[in-house]
Amino acid sequence: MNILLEETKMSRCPKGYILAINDTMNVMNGKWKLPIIGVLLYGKGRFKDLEREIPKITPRMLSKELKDLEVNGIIIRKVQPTIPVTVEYELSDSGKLLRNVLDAMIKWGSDHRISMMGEPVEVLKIG
Amino acid sequence: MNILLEETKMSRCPKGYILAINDTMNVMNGKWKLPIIGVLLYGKGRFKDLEREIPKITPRMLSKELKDLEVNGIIIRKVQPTIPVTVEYELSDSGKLLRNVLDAMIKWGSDHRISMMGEPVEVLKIG
DNA sequence: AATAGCACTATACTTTTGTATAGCAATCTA
DNA sequence: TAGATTGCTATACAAAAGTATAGTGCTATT
Repeated sequence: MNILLEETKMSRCPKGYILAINDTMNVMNGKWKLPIIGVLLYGKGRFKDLEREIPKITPRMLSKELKDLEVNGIIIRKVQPTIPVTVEYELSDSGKLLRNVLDAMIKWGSDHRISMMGEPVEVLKIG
Repeated sequence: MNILLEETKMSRCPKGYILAINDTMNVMNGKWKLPIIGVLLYGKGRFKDLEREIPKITPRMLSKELKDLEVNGIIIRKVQPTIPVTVEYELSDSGKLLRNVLDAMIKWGSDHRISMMGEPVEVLKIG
């Protein structure tokens, strides 16, 4: 699902912006990427940890999405030379900065909810 | 493609946050929503305008996505009593505020691109 | 009268994305 | 020695998302 923003004739909009938005969207899209990033925002975790913390994800999807996130520089895969080997996944610096995007989404989503329902959503803070 | 963040056991993360992120993601997801919002950020437009400004979109998809965006309070559909009737689409106040989310994405996407430079570029599948 | 623009809708189809289920090789625990 | 745990991969399938192509009812222009 690649976004074709770059093909719209928004000549007034810098191309780099469209590129950047597409990059960001692609990093977060799919059903499982945000749950994975969300868990890793609270600290590194192993394959089975993630499998346990993300209900209903299958190993196939977890494996696939982790690979994707790694290739895109969002997470780092560290094989520990324990016996047996253990594999730790953690967010890269870029990955951690995704929190800024999530914060903007939290803000917009909450405001939008208020503007649609007149009902304020609980306002608490992440760690 | 509903995001199952709410089902992860991130007890430390306020439920309202997850709700808000899901709302935001759902508003932007799909191949054509951002192109449509992007065009409308530059001013209101009619059906055929959008069709022309967003290359390759089919009337079916445009119609479907416009309905979706309207239902979700992102755009407003105004039927003008001209002869024949003309239909204008424009962003709601909430819709306009999506720019804040896009700005965060532009920032992150640009920074990420910079931080990835020098790495083997099988990186992002776009661009 | 023919043609064209507008704002869509209908039907059938293909592609992409996600699920279900099973299994592997290595190691540790009882 | 049997069973469990870890970190995955393989195959087949279903569901969701998007595409292709055509057509509708209206009006305005030539």
